[in-house]
Amino acid sequence: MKLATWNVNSLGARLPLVLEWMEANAPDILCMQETKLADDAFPSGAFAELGYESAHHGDGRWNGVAIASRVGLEDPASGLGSEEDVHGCRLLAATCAGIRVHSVYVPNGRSLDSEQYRFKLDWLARLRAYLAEHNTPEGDVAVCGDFNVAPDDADVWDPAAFVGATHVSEPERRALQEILDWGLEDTFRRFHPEGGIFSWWDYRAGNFHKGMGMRIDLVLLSKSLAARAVSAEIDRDARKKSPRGNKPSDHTVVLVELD
DNA sequence: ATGGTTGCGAAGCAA
Repeated sequence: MKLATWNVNSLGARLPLVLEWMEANAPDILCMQETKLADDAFPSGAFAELGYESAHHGDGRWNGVAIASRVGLEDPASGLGSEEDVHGCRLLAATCAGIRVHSVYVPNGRSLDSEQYRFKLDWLARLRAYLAEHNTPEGDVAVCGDFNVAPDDADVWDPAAFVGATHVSEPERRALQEILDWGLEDTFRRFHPEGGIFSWWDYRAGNFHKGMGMRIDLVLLSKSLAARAVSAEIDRDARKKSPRGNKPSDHTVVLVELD
């Protein structure tokens, strides 16, 4: 069972690359973020042609989350509640092969003195409360997506360059840790404790080719699922222009394989 | 080096 997450940075712009990647890599479940689509523009037919059921939560230009699954997709539920809807569509859950899968797009935060930063911290706290309300840590729970938080300095190309910036601040990392403490594991970390492997690189200034990235896209698994994990990888190739010439997102794919 | 790029949508914002 292959479970993947990918911030696609506009599914409208990225659909050819996403389909190309799915055909080549055959994930069983793919969580997507930043689709930037309204629900009525979501290309469910294109996923169906590849054998995937899908669900989407989006209202247009910003944000938007989706799940595609070829192992079933039941009981979709979107949003954290009415307050979240004011700030866009950032959470979609569905049950796939008995796993409660969550596709999440955590607010960026912009800067430490921004109102958006406070919103980011609040949103992470509400995500933890949502997980506790709707799930038990003894169940098969996966929380996948763009967390916009690098869990550790080893997940940042140059920690010194991020002093005073978002994604690495102590309150953000604490808010992420509180989600983990509910009963989830950052599975990639277990397989790659050394760090220095990234999931996002700024489009600008050739950062990708210079290795200037961060690991902010995570697959968090409950204990029962973590015990089934046999590998966790980041597909760096999907951050490059594809063999068919499709342009990449600024994020790439995180892929976990379960027994 | 305070730059640089992409997406949306048609100027400027968000990332």
